[in-house]
Amino acid sequence: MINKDILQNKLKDKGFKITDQRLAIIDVLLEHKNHFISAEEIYKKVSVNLPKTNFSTIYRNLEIFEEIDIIHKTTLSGITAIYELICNNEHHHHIICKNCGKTEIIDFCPFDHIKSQINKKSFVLTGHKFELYGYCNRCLKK
Amino acid sequence: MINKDILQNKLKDKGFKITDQRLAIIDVLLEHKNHFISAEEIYKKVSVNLPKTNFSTIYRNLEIFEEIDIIHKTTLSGITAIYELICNNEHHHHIICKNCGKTEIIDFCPFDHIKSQINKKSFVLTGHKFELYGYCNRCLKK
DNA sequence: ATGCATGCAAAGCATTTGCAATCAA
DNA sequence: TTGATTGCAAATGCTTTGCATGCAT
Repeated sequence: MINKDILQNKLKDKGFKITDQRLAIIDVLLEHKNHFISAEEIYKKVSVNLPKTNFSTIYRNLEIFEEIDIIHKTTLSGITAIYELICNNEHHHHIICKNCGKTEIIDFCPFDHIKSQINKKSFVLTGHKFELYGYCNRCLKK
Repeated sequence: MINKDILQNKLKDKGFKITDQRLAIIDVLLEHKNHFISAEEIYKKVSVNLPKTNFSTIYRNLEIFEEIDIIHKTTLSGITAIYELICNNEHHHHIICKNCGKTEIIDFCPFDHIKSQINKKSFVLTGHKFELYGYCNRCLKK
């Protein structure tokens, strides 16, 4: 089960320093486990305890966190990039409401089904994205 | 088989006017069937024959084309949005090289496999994205 | 003590918007 | 003719960068 110590060690192991800002960002990510969160939301939450924190610090660290596989970044049309903690053994994909952004988790992974077919092709695979778009019940009622 | 007339009619049917710029964009999209292309690439290609064309015209029309299902827009981290013509009966997904952007088509669609499972959930599905990331042989050799 | 990390301010870049002129129907 | 479409220029908004200061190790 993922926790603060594991993530902190991941940083140390890769030679990054442990700073208040990084710990605060990790806290926010842990709070939002299994949910997408934008850089701005992280910025606001971190700012509650560390008011001087700058947006560039958030972005710089999110970039590092992505590099060392702490988080996964997703970009969608017309929406700010969103991030989520990578939880080992908790691999999953999403259904995303195009109107309100509500997400549900789907544990089916198409990658398992396709892996063998792809290996014939001249690509080394490092990642994949499977996202379903639509509207949730609440948005349909409006 | 998709062609210029079909797309032109699609515009007319939805009440949009046929302009030189729109036809030029359609030409470019047809030339790039089954390949992603960015707004800038479209802009440059359209500008060859219509030098006065403005970037905003490209963006405005790509937005319209997306609305009426002529193209599909894809957004990836750190890369400009990319577009491709929607070819009926030629539904497919991609493998994308994270280094050079080279794409290969995969005709496997995970959606077919998952559809029945999702309907239980409180979502109306309107679209999906399945993308594999990795490196192509040429980029690995470097 | 050393150099990585941060805050700050400014820049960058893709994309969007307001408005007047132009053009398709 | 008339409203949709375009070109132009300026604005927007997210994200990145340079640089001096501060802090973890």
